[in-house]
Order: sequence, then C-alpha cells, then structure tokens
Amino acid sequence: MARAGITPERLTVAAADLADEVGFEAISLAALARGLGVKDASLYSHVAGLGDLRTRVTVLALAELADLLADAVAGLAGKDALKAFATTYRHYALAHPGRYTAMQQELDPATLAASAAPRHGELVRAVLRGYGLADPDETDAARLVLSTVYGFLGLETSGGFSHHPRDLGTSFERSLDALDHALRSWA
Amino acid sequence: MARAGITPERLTVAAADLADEVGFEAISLAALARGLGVKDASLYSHVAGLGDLRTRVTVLALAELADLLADAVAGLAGKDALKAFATTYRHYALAHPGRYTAMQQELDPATLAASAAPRHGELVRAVLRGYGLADPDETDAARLVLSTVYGFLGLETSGGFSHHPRDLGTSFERSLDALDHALRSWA
DNA sequence: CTCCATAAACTAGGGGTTCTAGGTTTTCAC
DNA sequence: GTGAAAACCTAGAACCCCTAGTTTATGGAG
Repeated sequence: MARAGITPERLTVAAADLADEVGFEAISLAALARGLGVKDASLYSHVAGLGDLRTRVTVLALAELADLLADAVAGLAGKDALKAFATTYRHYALAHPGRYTAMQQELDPATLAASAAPRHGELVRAVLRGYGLADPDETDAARLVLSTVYGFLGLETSGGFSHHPRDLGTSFERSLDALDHALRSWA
Repeated sequence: MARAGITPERLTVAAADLADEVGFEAISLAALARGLGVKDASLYSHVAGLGDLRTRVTVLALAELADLLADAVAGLAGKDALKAFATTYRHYALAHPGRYTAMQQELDPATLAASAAPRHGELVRAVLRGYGLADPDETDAARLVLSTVYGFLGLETSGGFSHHPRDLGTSFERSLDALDHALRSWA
C-alpha cells in the first residue's frame, strides 16, 4: 500500500485545521485518520496518542501567534506597539478559533517552558518597555495587559458579550485606550 | 432494587464536584453512575445526555458565582466594589477549578440568556455605577473589567503565569489598582 | 389494604473512540 | 540485491455514549 507521507508536523497542522473547523474539543485521531486515508492505529507511528497530538497543536498555535506578534510589534513603541500587539492577537483568535482554544489548554511545566509561551511574555514586556516601568511593576503590568487581551477574546469567542448590541471592535479599542492610559500613569 | 434518590439537581451538583476534582473535560456519565451506585443508562431518566449535563454544570456555576458576587458587592461603591467583585471572582475560580472551566463553555443563545450570565454583566455595571460613566462608555468599561478578571484567572489557572516568581495575588491587586485608575479617568 | 400508573432503575446491545500487540509491506542505505 | 528501519495494516480489548425494551419500586386512588 502506498505511503501517505505523514509526518508529525503535517499531522499537527491537519489537526489544527480540523480544530479550526469543528472545534478543538472535537478533534479525534479517528477523524484525522479518515481524512488522511489511513487507519487510526497507523497514526501512532508519528504521534504518541491523542494527548500528545493535542499538546502539539497548542504548541504550534503558541509559536504561530508569537511569530505574528513579533512581526507586528517590531519597530513600534508605546501605544502603537500595544495596539499592534492586541489587534494581531485578536485577528488570530477570530481567524483560528480552534487554535485559539487550543492555547487555553493546560501544559505540563516542561513543555510549557519549551514552548513559545515565554516569548509571549517577553513580547508584552517589549511592548511595555516604552512605558518605562521598573521591574516588579513591569511584571504586574505585563500580566494586566495579557489578561485583558486574553480575557476579552475568550469572552468574545465564547459568546459572553453577545447579549449587547455594542460593536465589539470598538469596545476593544476603548479598552486598549484605557489600558494605555493606565500604563502611562502607573504609579 | 432500592432507588438512589437521584434528581437532576443532585446529579448536576455531583457532576460539578467531580469536575472540581478531575477537571471539567474529564467528567463522564459512566464515572458519575459508578459513584452513585447505578448503571449509566439509568441517568438518562434525569438528564438528556452528557451534553445536557455539561450545560447544567455551567449554568449552575454561573448562578453560584452570581449569588456570591451580588452578596460581595452589596452596599459597596467605586474601588471597594471593584475589589470585592474581583476577589470574589478569583476565590471562586481558585476554589472551584472545574466549575470555573465549565463557565468557559459556549452555550447556545437561548440558555445563555436564561442563565445567570446576564446578571454578571449587570453586576459589573452596578460596580461601575460609582464611576459615573455614560452609556456607551459604561458598556466598554464593563467589558474591560470583565475581560481583565476573567482573563487573569484563565491564565492563572492554566499556568500561563507560572514561569515568573512574582506573587500572583499582588499582581492581581496591582492590576485592579490600575483598572480603578483607568475607570476614574476614562475620558 | 389493594391496585395501578408512573417514574426509576435494570439488561442488552450498537456504534464510536483510544490504544496495544503483532504482522506485513515499503523504502532506503549499503 | 539485501537487510533493517519505518510506515502501514489487522485484530482486538477497554472505554464511552446512547437507545430500546423490561422490570421494579413508589405513592396515590379507590
């Protein structure tokens, strides 16, 4: 029988694409194998199991988003950097709902440390560099910024804001304005 | 055979408790039936299926938290109300991780509207009443506050902040201070 | 107190999933 | 070519959800 040319990387991308279509919780090795014209047991040559594949998807999503964020923020500072960071984050979350919910998956500390998650933190710190905060304050501010962006998109994608007609994009903009104001006068 | 005295409510509470122990994603009708000394098929007399049970757990969690928030905020205004709201939210999330992740479940619009989720929004609005914001601004500010609290706890519980030694409780406090400052000078 | 209707439990089984164990075939390096 | 490793297969165990039909306990009506 002809080989399907499966690699762990291609399998992970296929899983991520499937997650964007049907939801991260709904991905299964069986469905993936069907899509690739292969028996499900064959996938164990490339991946240690469903759990392994799921963590690979979240690691992939973290890395993809970190790359996009780094590009978006490069050369910017202050409010411009903050807005570029946040809108890039938002576009990714809305365009890739499965990958985004994958990013909310808990990872064990080792793979978390080896993933692009620390880069996210560093990027937020780079954005905050323009606001001139000393070290414990910078950590607190970075957590505030990441929490707000992450939380807004979590609520937006899960429908938590849907009961009010106010446009979500402008609410997001106003929240960033308020965040910028809070950062400039942190003390 | 003796009856087990199961009701939809007791079953939902048992599922929520199980979720707090093993994680919301890991709850199963089979495990629940074993715990109650009953065959899994018997649970279909009380609940329409696993999906139904899961939405019942999120509705329960939303209602529990809304009650706690209402008590905590009663009689307070301004920064005191904001801190009471946020710390109550945080205590609930940390004490009941399964229930909290249940709250991140997407609900269909009808059950969402019938749940306590709108009450959460109203409670945030009540907190903001002390800041004197006009209507489109109040909506934006409410979304900002809810996003920040919700996002911080999502990141905290999923380990997203664990790579830095800074105490999370004080980071949370500082974020609330910054939020209060942003609300007072909303512009 | 008996009887009956209803609700709560049961048994049996289909279909789905993950994952393991072991066998076969393809591919590639030598 | 040949041998070895990797990719794929079949077969099957162990779960899980859910349906269908059956039995049993409960509580109210007569």
